[in-house]
This record gives sequence, structure tokens and C-alpha cells, in this order.
Amino acid sequence: MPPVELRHLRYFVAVAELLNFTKAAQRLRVAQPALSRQIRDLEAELSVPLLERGPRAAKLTEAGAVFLGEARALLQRADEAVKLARAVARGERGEIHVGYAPSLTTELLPCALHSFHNAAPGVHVKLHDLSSEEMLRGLGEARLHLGLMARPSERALRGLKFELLREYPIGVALPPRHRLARGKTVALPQIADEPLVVYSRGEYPEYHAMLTELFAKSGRTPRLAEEHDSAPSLIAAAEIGRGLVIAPACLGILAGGRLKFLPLHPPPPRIQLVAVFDPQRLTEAAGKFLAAARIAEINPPVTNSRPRHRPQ
Amino acid sequence: MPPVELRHLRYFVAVAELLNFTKAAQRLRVAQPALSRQIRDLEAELSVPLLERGPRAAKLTEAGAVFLGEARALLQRADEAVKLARAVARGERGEIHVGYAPSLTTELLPCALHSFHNAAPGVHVKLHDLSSEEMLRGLGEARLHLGLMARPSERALRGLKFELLREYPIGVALPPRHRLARGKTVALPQIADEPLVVYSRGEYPEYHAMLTELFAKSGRTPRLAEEHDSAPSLIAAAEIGRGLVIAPACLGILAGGRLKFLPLHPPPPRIQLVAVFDPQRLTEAAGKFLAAARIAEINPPVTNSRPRHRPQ
DNA sequence: GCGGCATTATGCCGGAAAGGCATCGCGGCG
DNA sequence: CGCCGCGATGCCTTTCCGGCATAATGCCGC
Repeated sequence: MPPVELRHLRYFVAVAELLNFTKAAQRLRVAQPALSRQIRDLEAELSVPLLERGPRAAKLTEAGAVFLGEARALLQRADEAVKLARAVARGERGEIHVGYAPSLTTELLPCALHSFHNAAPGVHVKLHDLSSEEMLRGLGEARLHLGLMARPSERALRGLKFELLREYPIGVALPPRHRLARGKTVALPQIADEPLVVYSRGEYPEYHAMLTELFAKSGRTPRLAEEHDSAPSLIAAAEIGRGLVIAPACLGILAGGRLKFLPLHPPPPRIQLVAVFDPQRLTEAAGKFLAAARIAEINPPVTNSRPRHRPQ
Repeated sequence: MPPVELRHLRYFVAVAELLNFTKAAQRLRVAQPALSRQIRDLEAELSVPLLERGPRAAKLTEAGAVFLGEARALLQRADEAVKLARAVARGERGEIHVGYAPSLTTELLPCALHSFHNAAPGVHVKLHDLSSEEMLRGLGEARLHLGLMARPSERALRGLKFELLREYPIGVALPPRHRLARGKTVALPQIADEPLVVYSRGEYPEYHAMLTELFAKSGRTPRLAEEHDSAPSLIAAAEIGRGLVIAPACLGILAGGRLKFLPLHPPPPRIQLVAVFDPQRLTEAAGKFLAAARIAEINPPVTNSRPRHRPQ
């Protein structure tokens, strides 16, 4: 027995609405006998009469009336399913998973989210606060579409591509009343003996790599006073004088006026905030997010109009 | 361009679940090339790639993953629609409209509803408190499936059929302390001069026809004291002594112990409670209700276990 | 690096089934 | 009683789905 197809439903709905096989056949642009047989087949498949044929007009049976509602709903749902699939393919619906380095993206992320929401309102963004290593793994295993992080080493990329979004100079954040806060810049020798509050080594290995390299050039080793696992707690520690913070300039955004940021002199290589992705499977939606992040880079961050989006 | 059919969805779901065209073709009991082409046609119709074919295995695209969910839901819904139509045709789902004469059916209706609910739990019963005339009209215009009422005249039926459910003797309901309440029966002459409280003529014309005929045989005319539009108010009036009530015995059910019922002697023709229906379009569900009412006639009313159903 | 093995895609053919055309049967209406 | 509108039937054509054989492709192991 041939199964029920959407064609049967389309034909049945037409007949049920016009209550006339001939007119329905015209609307469907098929001949009346073809229509009659399709309806007959449908009824045979259901073993249920759906229409009572009268010489004057057709009439719905009770089962037919119920089935009409179902058929209409089904056809509409099918239509929506098709539209939805197309919208997903165009990157107008769906969801993307974006990994981000929390303290490095405080400036960019809100802007990118805002402009992405304008570009693709139907796409849900799932944010994942991850370490660089986790992001690269997630991208490799296709669990992430995009990673926002400090530029990783070439060999860690393993086929992934990246795009530069922003650069931040390295500097020192310290309380405004600190003795070094008077100058406009800070030289490394000035802080070689100062206690430092730093990101925890376990979660931010590349931060420590950067620190080590920084001090190695002057032959010194940093004096690590405390480790913290997040920027806010780092800032709080620095604010109460537990030590200085060496960090990219974007930390100043988080600190507000509580810490003063002084770039290092001579300037070391700047921290590069990049978007990492797998060029093989960059979906439309992920591409739009990348574009939004790019725009957020060109347009300086707007301090108003960002209340609708926040990380997590 | 050929439209999307359920077949495409069935095929796609199979491939998406197994992620392997060959295996899916086996499950679907078609050859692999046929399956491949159907999927290709589906993707062409959507203009959306749903699967990424790898030599090792197939993989869903993002749009494919979304569409898979929709396709599953659609197929299940279609299946349910078919089952629903069949259930309606079998009289296991749906609704029926039943007209009823309120005071005449107080005994039968609760039992019938109860046993019908057991027989067809999925069928919603819509009750309509109607006069005989309205019921016959509703039945003629196919707005009612069944009417529970006093047996109408043959010419009022106009093609409708009826089935006898119960018969009630005509009698007199009066307060227990009334002087006539001492006997076991009442003869018409005894009440010829008594004031009567009666159903209102407008809403119960056949009741008045019955009254007139009753008295005509003895050459008297009834002395109508008050008209009421419902049994409870009739009973209340009789209870406080405004007059006697001439009514079928089933009124006693409503009155409880407040009135005493005495059958007339010699007994006039008994009131026949019948179910009226259009034999042309007696649906399965309506037939089941009729059967339930029939059973309710055989089995005497159970006084417990009726709380689940009440008129309206 | 190359053959073997899995996978999917392609070409071709036969048959089922949908569509079209002509016609019939059947009520209702004038 | 004949005409008209409607749906059903019979017959033929066309479409397209499915099957078979086979090619193309990417991976793996030796």
C-alpha cells in the first residue's frame, strides 16, 4: 500500500476548501480525474472516508473535518521547515558557539555581539569562557565555530586560520597613588623588584610565557606575589596594594578608574586579539559573527547602547 | 520543480540517523542509488546542502541538523494525523452534540454519559438544553447528532428515526401533607378543580398538548395556577402549596422526598423518552452514545459513581 | 606508493504511478 | 423528459521512482 504523501494532503485540502472536485482540480492545475483518484487513494490508505460525494457538492465527513485541520497544520509546518532550513543555510537562523578569553575580550565582545544581533537577529550565540587550549581543541573537534583569544603559535593552529581583530600594548596597572603612577610610561627595570599579582599559571599558561619572555630579555625573573584566576580579582588585589599587574591595555577597561595603566617602555610586542576558526567549515552565521567582530574593531566601542548583551 | 514529499523526509531521516547512505538504503529497503538521488532532489528543492558526503561517512550540515528535527516532528505528526482520522472514524475520538430535554432526562442522562465515557473516553460530548422543536431542527440541519426527548409526532420527524429508551407513567406530584397524598393513585376527577403549576406554554408546547388531551377525555379544562420554565422551580412551587404538578414519574427523581408522586388512575398513555437521530448520518460516536443510553436503560441507574458528569 | 575497501555518484532500463482526455453514470432542475 | 453539473471510469501518455551495473573517490594498510 503506497504511503501517504504531502501531495495527498495538498489535494485533500483543496477539495475540502472548495467542496468541489472540479474547481479544486482547476486550482491545483491538474485534471479532475487525477484529483479524484488521489483522494480515493488517500481514503483507501486511511481506510476512512473523508468526503461524501453528492451530485450537488461534496461534504466533509466528521473524520474529514478533523483530518483537514491536521493536514493544514502539517502542510504549513512543512513549509516552515523548508524556510527554516534555508534560513539556517543563509546564516539567518540557528546558533553558533563562540569561545572567548574573558579578560582580553571585554572591550570587543559586547560590540561584536551587538552588531551581530543587528546583522542576524535569529541566530543564538552561545558563549564559552575557555582557555586558549580548550578553544583550539573545541575548534578542532567542531564543537566551536569561533574562538576569540590571544594569537596562538603557528603550530598550535593545526590547520585553523585566524584573523587579527585588535592589538593591545603591554603595560603595568597600578593604584593611582603608587609611586610609579606619576610617569607616563614604565620601564622594565623600574618594576623588576616590585611584587606582581598575576594570572594563575594553570589557567593562563601563555600569559606566563609572555611574562617569562618579557623578563628574560633583561635577564631578570619576575617576582610573583599572588596568582588570581580572573581579571576582577586581579584588579582588586592590585588596588589594595598587593602588587602590580602586567597586562594588555584592555585590562584598564575592566579596572575603570581604580587602577592606572602605564604602557611599558620600550614597548614589547603588542598582544594580538584574534578570531580563530576552521576555514573548512566556517558556517554562514559564524562568518557573519566574524564580520561583526571586524566591524566592532573598526568602529570604536560605543559606551551607551550595549545593555542588551553581556557575556554569559 | 517537484515539491517536497514525505518520502523525502523519510529518506533523509534514515540517512541522517545512520549517517550512511548504504545502510539507510537497506533499512528503507530501496537501493542505494535511488536513495542518493532522492536526497539530492531534496537538497536541490531546498537549495540547501543537508549532508556532507565523506568517503568514510556522511555528516550533517548545520541546516541538515535543524532540518532533521523538523522532519522527524513532521513525520510523527503525519502519523498521528492518520491515527487520529482513523480513531474519529471508529468513533473513538471527536465530539458529538447531544440535545436533551432537561427534566425528562435527569434519570437517564447521567448514566448514559457515564457508560459512554467508559466506551469512548476520547469523545467529547457537547450537551445542549433544547426544546423538542429546536432539537428536531438541529437534527435536520446536522448540527446535532442525537436528541433525547419525548417521542415526537410522526410528521415532525421528517425522515428522522427514533429509538425508545424509557417510558414514564403520568402522575401527580404533590406535597406529602396534601389531602390527596394519602392514596396510592389519583383519578383525574379528584384534581379537576385543583390549581396546577405547569411548565410554561412557550417552552413546553407538547407538555400543554398532553395536558389538554388528558383533560379533554373527561370534558374538563385544567385550572392553571402558575407557569414555570424549569423543573426545580416547578417543584419548589408545588412544595409550598401553589398547586399540583402533572408530570411524568421521572420528576420524582428531581423532587427527592420533597414531593410525593402518585400515578394517575386509570393510567393515561405513558410518556416515551426516545433518542432521535438522522439514520443517514449516524456517526460511529453517536451510535456508541445511543448504545450507552440503551445500556443505561437496561441497567437501572446507579446512584453512586456519577459525579464525573453533569449537564452543561 | 599502491592496491584494496569502503563509500557515494552516474547511466541506463523497466515498471509503477500520476496526469490527461474522453466518456459514462447519476441526481436535480427546468 | 431532456439538460446540466458533478464525480467516476477506462485508456493512453508521461513522469519519475527504483533497481542493476558500474564508475569515481577518498582512506587505510602493507
